[in-house]
Amino acid sequence: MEEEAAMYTIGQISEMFSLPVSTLRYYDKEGLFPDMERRSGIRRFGEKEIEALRLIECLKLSGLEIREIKQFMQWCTEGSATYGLRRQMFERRRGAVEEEIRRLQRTLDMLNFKCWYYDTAIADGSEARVKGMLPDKLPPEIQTLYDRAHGRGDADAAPEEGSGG
Amino acid sequence: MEEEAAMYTIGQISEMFSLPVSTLRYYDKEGLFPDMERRSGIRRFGEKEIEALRLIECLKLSGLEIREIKQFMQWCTEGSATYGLRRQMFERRRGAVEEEIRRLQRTLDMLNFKCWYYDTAIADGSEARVKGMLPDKLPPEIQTLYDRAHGRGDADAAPEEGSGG
DNA sequence: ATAATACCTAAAGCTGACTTCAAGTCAAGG
DNA sequence: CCTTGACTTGAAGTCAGCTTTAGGTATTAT
Repeated sequence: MEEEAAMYTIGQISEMFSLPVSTLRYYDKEGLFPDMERRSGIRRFGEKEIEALRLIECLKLSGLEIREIKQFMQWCTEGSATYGLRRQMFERRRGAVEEEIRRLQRTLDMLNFKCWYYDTAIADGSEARVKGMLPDKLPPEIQTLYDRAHGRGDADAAPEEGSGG
Repeated sequence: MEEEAAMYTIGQISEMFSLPVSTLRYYDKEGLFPDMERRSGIRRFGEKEIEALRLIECLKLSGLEIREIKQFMQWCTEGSATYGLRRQMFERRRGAVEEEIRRLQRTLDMLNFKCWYYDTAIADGSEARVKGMLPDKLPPEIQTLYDRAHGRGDADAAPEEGSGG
């Protein structure tokens, strides 16, 4: 007997994913749902498209462009011959996301430093004192944030050109 | 005696930050370097502009738009009256970046799951077996990744609508 | 049958962040 | 003086990722 799979209209999916209907149609037009079912012209979203949308969200966050996501979806229709390509793609995305997280953690160091900076300036009523602590007379914990945010936090830093002038 | 501050041309700064000259001019036009010095029409970048560029990089990464960065740079020219606004801005950015890191970590869960999925599919020569393990018969470690990537990893998850259907 | 509502398409429009272009100015060397 | 190379400007062009518009079709309720 044939399983009757749950199918949804574009409006239902729009609600489900909090995405505008126009965006879903745009994704479809860009080939992100290869051979999606239709009934008298109307799109029918099934489990396959729902999982595709979860993946699209993830791949977009990972920094992939629509046209590359389309490429991936294409590979998915080509069976076992493209397993290697697909894995490679996910590995590269993983690398990119790990890199991005590191960048964001350095960004966070900068932001935490700036929060401390303005807390101090507000307490003093002026930036004068805290400015005077730059670049290397900050409280230890803050100095660490500052150094990391300014690219001096890594162990294997590149040798700098003569700092003595 | 007057300190002679080191000054740089747009070309030197372009090298220093690996940014196209056109981008630096664009930033200037957008007001990201308020009252930058000039000598017979030619921009002179100093310590102030260099620190601004480090901050621009950080704020852009944090998701801020050029016009909001301009706003911040404007506040910086307005003295102690805007300390509060500036701190608030950094606090909000910190929140946004923390949120983004959490999102990226879930993205990483998805990517790690997918890498495992295709490793397995490649080893088997087919997706059949691994597909059969979905959605809740995966190896424990992988199940955790899968659940987190599909929004079922958090402790205080929202109560779902009747899952027994 | 008709009205309301949700669906459809193709094409044009929008936004942000640059980038390129055309035309001109400035500083240093021969 | 004249060239060379780096600087200047304003305006137009580009790109990704949607969003909007205009005109039409399908489904459901009355």
